Amino acid sequence: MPTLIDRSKPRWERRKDARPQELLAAALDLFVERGYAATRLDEVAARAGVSKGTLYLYFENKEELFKAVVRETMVPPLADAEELINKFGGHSSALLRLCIDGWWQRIGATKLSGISKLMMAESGNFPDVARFYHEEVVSRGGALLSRIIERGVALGEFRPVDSAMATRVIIAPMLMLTMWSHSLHACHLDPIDPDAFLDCLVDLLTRGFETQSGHST
Amino acid sequence: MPTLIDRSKPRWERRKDARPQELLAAALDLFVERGYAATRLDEVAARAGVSKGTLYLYFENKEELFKAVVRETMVPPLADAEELINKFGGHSSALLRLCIDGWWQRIGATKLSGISKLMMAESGNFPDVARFYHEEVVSRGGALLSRIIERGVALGEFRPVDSAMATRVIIAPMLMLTMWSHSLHACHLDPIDPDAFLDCLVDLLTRGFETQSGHST
DNA sequence: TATATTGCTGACCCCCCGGTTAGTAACGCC
DNA sequence: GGCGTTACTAACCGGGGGGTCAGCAATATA
Repeated sequence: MPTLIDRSKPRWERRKDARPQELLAAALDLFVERGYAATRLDEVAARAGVSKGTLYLYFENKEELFKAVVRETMVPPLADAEELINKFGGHSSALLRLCIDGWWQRIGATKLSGISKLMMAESGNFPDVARFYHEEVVSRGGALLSRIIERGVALGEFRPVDSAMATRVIIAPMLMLTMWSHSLHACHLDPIDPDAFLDCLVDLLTRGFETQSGHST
Repeated sequence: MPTLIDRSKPRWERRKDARPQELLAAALDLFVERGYAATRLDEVAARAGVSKGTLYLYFENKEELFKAVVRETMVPPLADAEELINKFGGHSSALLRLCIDGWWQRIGATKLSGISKLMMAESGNFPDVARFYHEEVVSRGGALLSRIIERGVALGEFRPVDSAMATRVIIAPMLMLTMWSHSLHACHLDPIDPDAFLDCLVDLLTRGFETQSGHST
């Protein structure tokens, strides 16, 4: 049977403005699935329905593609949280819960959490990418939490704690939760219930920070 | 300046029985430093002072080399812990502390913790290796902890808890600690004090498990 | 010193993948 | 329909790395 060519539709289309988003979406999927080093640009392009050459029309190289993914997906939630902190009027405990819940809904519970895992796993092998991620995400996220703690202390809602240390204490379980779902789950261990885990965490933090408690560090 | 060849010593030596250990040591270092995929067998051989061809005289391929590293380093501590549990006569809290401290001294505080990190990071890309590691390390380690919990419950020293769940609760912070030291530390965040962290963890667990406590899960 | 054995080397194969480019085909415009 | 512009493709390049092997040189033996 000879191959019949369907000439009713062009073999490909020119869609200059749609390509970047489609490529970024494909790249996010594959980076999360495979990690940074193991992601093949051929495959990213194929999943976006174009050839590898086209990918290079829109992104300089692999590193810039990854940076674009991070800027497009991880940074906006951080910006929103920063704005929230500036405008928020209530108790700092409520603000903390709002931010942690927001992180869970927009990052932790989505494929975006795979980016955190990827960075923890591969930052050592790609120092440039690591530096970018640290500046764009880690330090901003840390600063964000520190500001909440300091706000609480300043308003007399939190005990006076070392905000840098407290920030680490908050972040560790959140990261653990993402590692758990991405790696251990893949290891055939059924995961803990994330919602219960987060509830427990927030309760713990609230009690630990609130002024009336006499508990020390 | 012409290269002078020192004929007083042979260019290389035949050391059939020393090679495997030296290769395993070099492989462990590089797997921990770079991860599984990024470790080059050329480099492993070079660090062991031989050529790549020699490596293949002693190990079938990269995967078998990695398995040998795991068998040589991670499995013996597990076996020792299993023996300890069988012979131990005291309170289950003491046994738990003994095992966690032993893990910290023999794995957590050493480069071996890098193997855990490596598996969490790359198990998704190497299912065969992941299966091996799960059988040889994860499930054995889990069973070990479960046995301690169940022993405590059976002797009336621990409240009756779901040992599978409790096992996960114990392992999570331990893994987090290794991830923290291997990745976040590399990200230029100064690490928490691991000893303080572990003390805190063990205290928490002891109080949480002990019979007299009225606290629920 | 002569010979046999074998641990070891280094050059080689081949595929993979990031990145490049000459050329082609889709589309806007007339 | 014809023409120019340009988004897109397919073939290509070069380096890297897992794995192989013919041959060499270090030792054992005599």
